[in-house]
Amino acid sequence: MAASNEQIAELFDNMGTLLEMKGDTVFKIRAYQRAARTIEQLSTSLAQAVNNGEDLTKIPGVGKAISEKITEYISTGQVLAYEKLVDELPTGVLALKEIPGVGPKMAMAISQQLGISTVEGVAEAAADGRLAQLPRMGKRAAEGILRHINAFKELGNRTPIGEALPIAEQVMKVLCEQCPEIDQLFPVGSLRRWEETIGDIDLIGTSTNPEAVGNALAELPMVKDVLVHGPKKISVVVESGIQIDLRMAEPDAFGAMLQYFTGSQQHNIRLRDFANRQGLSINEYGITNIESGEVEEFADEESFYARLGLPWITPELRTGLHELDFGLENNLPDLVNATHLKGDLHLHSDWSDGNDPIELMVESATAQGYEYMALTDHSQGLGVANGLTLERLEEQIKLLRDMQEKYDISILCGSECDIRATGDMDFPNEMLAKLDVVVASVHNAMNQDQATMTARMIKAMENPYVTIIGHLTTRLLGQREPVEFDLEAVLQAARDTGTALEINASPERLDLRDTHAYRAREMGIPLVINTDSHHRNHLDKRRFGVAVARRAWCRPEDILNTLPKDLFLQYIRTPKPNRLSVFDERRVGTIRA
DNA sequence: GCCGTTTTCGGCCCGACTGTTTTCAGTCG
Repeated sequence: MAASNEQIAELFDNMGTLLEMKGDTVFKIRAYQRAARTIEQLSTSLAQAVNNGEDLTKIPGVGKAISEKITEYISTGQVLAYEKLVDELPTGVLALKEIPGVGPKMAMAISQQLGISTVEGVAEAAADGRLAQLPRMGKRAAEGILRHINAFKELGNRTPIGEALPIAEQVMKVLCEQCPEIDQLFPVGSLRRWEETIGDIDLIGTSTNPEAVGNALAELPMVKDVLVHGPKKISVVVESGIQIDLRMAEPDAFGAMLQYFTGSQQHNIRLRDFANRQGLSINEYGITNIESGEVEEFADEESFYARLGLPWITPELRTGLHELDFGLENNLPDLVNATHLKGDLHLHSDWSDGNDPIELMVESATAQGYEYMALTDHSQGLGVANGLTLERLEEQIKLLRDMQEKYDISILCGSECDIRATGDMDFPNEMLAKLDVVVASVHNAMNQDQATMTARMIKAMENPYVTIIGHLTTRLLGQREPVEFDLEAVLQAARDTGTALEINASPERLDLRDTHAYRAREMGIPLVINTDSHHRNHLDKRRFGVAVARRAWCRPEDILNTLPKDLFLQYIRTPKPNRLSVFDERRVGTIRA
C-alpha cells in the first residue's frame, strides 16, 4: 500500500515538531508545517505523482529538500533524516505534545527531566506534584495540564461540524437573549470555513458593553469550565466538552477581526506575507503602513481585502493553497449555494429504514422549494434496513406514480441499491430499468483489498442503469475509515461511464469529502448533493453538502441537481454515457489550479 | 527549508493570555 498524502503530511508535521524540540530555527520548522498543511489539501495522490515522475517542487511550499523526502518516503517507506531525529530525541516525546497546553519545550522538559513518555505518566506526575517542580511550572500550570488531559480523553481532538454547528448556534442564541446590547455575533475559524471537523468553536462579536458579553458567556448554564477570562478574550468549555473562544471587537475595526479569526492560519500567513511586500502589516485591528506607522481600520471584510488589492474571498476557499493567486487574477469562481439546488435524489421513507411515511418526505422536499425528488429506499440485500424486495419495490413504484397527480413536485422512483461484493447490483437490470434514479452504494464487505474494491466500484458504474454512486468511500467521520480503492481509477471510470457521484451531505459522512470532490470536479464528473435523509427534518442538512461542494470550488454548473427539472429529466432519460452532453453543455471550462 | 514585480541571499505573520516572573517564555490560533 503506497503512502497516502495523510501519512506524508503527518511525517512532516512530526518532523517540524521534532526540530522544534531540538531547538532548530523556527523558519525551518514552519517550512515543514506549511508543507504538511498543503499536502493535506491536495486533491491528487503524491504517490501517483512520484510514480508519474511529476515535479513536486511545483507544489507551493515544497522545494528541493522536501520533494526529495517525499520521493524517499514513497519509494522506501521511510525518511532517514526523520528516523535520525526520532533516535536523537527521547522516546514518546511526540505523544506528549498531543496534550493541549503542552508544546515542544514542555514536552522535552517532561521527557528529559522526569523520564516520562506517556500521557498517563504526565497525568500521574501532575497529580503527585512532580510536574510542578519543573522550571517555569507551578501548581496552577500543573493543574491546568491535568484538566486538559481529562478533557482530551473525553472528546479527543476535533468535533464533527454536524455536532459543533448546532452547539454554536444554540450558544449564540442564548447569548444574544442575555445580552441585548450585542450588535453582531458570528462564528469564525474552522466553523465559518465549514471544515468537516472543528477544533474549538470561535465566536467574535461587537457590543456597546463587550465585557458584559464575556461575563455572560462565563455564566451560561451549559458552561462547565472557564479556561481563560481576559478583557478581550474568553474561553470556556461547555457540557459536550467542546471549547468556545469568544473575542469582542470594535465595530469600526470589525472587518480586520473577522478576517483574522476566520483564518485559516495558512491563508493568514500568505495574506500577511502578501501585505508585507506592499509595505503593509496586518493584525486583527487593521492594516498598518510599515513606513509611516499609520493604521487603517475596516468595518467589513470586503474593504479589508480591497485595500490589499484583492476581491473578497469566501471563507470556504481560505485554505492558503491557491485562492490568493486566483483572487489576484479576479478568477475566483461563483460558487454553488443552497438556493441553486433543484432537487434531492437520495431520500428514505418508512418503507425501509426511514422514520417518516412517503407523503411527509414529499412535503418536506416541496418545502425546500425543490422541483423534483427521488425516493430511494434500500434494496433487498440490506435486511437490517428493511430493504425492499422486488415485489415491494413494484408496489412502491405504482404508489408513487399514483401519488404524482396530487403534487407539483416531480416524484422520481428510485432505489438505493446495494453494490454486492462482486460488483453486481442487488436488483436485476429488468427491475432497475423501471426506475428513474438508481443510487448504487456499498454497505457490506468493506474490508476488501484495494484492487477488489476498485473493480467492484467500476463494475457498478458500468451498469447502464446506475445513475449515481452513493457515499463513495463509506467513511463515518471519527468512527469508520474509508474503504480502500484507487481513487483516480474510479473517478476516471465515473467520467467514462457517465455515472454521477454523490456528495452525501449527512454530517456524519460528508462523502465525497472536499478534496475528492475537487478532483472529481476537475475531471468533469457530475456531482450530486444529496442529504440521504431518513427523517423529514433532515433535508435541510443539505447545507453541509453544499459546504463540501464550495470547498471543492464547485460552481452551480458543476452540480447535477442544480439542473432545472426539464434538463434533469432529459439527463436521466438519455442513455449513459451520452447523457454527459446534457451536463457538459452548461459547463464552460473547468477551474484548475 | 522556501522563495523572488525590491531579492538566488536574506528575509520569513502577529498578538493575547497565562504563569511564573520583576521582563518574559511558552502556547495557541
